[in-house]
Amino acid sequence: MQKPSIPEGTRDFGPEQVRKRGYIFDTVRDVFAKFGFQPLETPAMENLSTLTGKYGDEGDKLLFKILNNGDYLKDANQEALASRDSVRLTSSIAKRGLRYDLTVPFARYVVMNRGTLCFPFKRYQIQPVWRADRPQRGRYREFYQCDADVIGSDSLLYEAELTQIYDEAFAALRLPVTIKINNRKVLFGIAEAAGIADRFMDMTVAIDKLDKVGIEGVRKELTERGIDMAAIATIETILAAESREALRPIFANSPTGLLGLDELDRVFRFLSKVELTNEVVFDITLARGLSYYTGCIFEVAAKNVKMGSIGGGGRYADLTGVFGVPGLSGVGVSFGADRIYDVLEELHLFPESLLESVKILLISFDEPTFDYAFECATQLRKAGISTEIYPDPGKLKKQFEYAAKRRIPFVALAGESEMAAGNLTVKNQTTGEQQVLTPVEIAQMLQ
RNA sequence: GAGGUUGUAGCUCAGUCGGUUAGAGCGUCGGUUUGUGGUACCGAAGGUCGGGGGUUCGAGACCCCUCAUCCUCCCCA
Repeated sequence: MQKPSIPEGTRDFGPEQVRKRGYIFDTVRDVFAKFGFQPLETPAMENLSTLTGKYGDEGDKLLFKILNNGDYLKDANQEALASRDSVRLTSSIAKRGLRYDLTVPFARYVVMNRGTLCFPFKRYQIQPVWRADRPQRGRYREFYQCDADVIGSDSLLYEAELTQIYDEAFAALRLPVTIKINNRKVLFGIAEAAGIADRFMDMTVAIDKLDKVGIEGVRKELTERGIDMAAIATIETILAAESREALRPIFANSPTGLLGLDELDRVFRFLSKVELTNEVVFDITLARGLSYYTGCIFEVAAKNVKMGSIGGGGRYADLTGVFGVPGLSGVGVSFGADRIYDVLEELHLFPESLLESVKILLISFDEPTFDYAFECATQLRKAGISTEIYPDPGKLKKQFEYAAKRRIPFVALAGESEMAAGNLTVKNQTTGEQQVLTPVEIAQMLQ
């Protein structure tokens, strides 16, 4: 006998967890649908060529590859095999891999179906993704993403809509959050103002860590990345800017930076017209790692909880370009369902009703009343009431304990007298109150 | 990929300086006499001490290897 186990970084979801996760997915899905996004599902596995090179060198390492079937060594790159070059060998023994995110498969889908799709195309997708990362708190090797993207329009209307989606979804989950917005063009403006436009990526990676390592840490990071003192001083001044207006003079010689500010102003103008439940702020330190973002970027942080971001997204000017279709601009957001779960759990924000599985348990005493209970259960179920019968008549203690453990709110006793009269004794497990009713009356009461 | 942590009953964990038959709480099962649960009392089952090797008269404890786990960094949701 072997001890069973599941792979590192994966999880089973028990009944209660599935219900709670479903609550998150349903809530998010409803909001997506309300804004006109359409559902899409893509395969768990993609051709490796679709995935590689889209997430940087680090990303390629984190891809799960699927070994070819059959005699895969026969077709292996013999040279790479002989020289033990794993990286080069991979492509010859694995032609498929597990999806790493939902955005790249979406781009692939759009390219393959560009002839039949109606643009702008708004889709949402709720599916698991896999990453061969080292698991740790809030990070798993299999986790779900809930993405909404619109492709084929560069209207800033969508940035505003996606912000509203975040706001509405978290409001529906009753989870207070801060929605942070920035623009990559503004970040580029900083680089230009500091005279280090060529070091844009290094700069953003460093700035992104501000809330985590503080201004000292950012200074250290920038220094380590070889950025000179004068540039660092300029960057620090800009990061301390009070408002977008204050940035305009600083960006006087950066058309890109000014354009970024214009875009943000437009988005906030849209948002000023709607009532928002959550705080939406411009955060110049927000950078986000993914290199393909080109315009507005978003990130959501839960208030009152120590947890990484629970959502993020942004605009990418040309996502389908790598698949041969340039010029399609897209913008999207993602909800980190697993982290949202942990936060809701920590703050006790899941509705009580999710714990309730079955409405009523039927209890009997002997074979004849067991049969009677079976008939009653059928009637209750016909009326749409979720009903269970305890499988062994007799011992009431056991049967009541079962109801308590399963958190079944009502118990109905099918005894000899009840059977004779065609009714049941119903007990409310919370109040202890009992009454004698017919199955039809019970169904009405529980409806 | 780098560094660290922890593996003892179904779960959470004790286990002294290496010393006899391996401990608790919770949970599970049975009972406290026959139509009423969450409480109380009584009792029972349940362990190859992650696995392998070594040191020793003797190893759950010490050493080596290995597997798993969780955490930190990198990166990310």
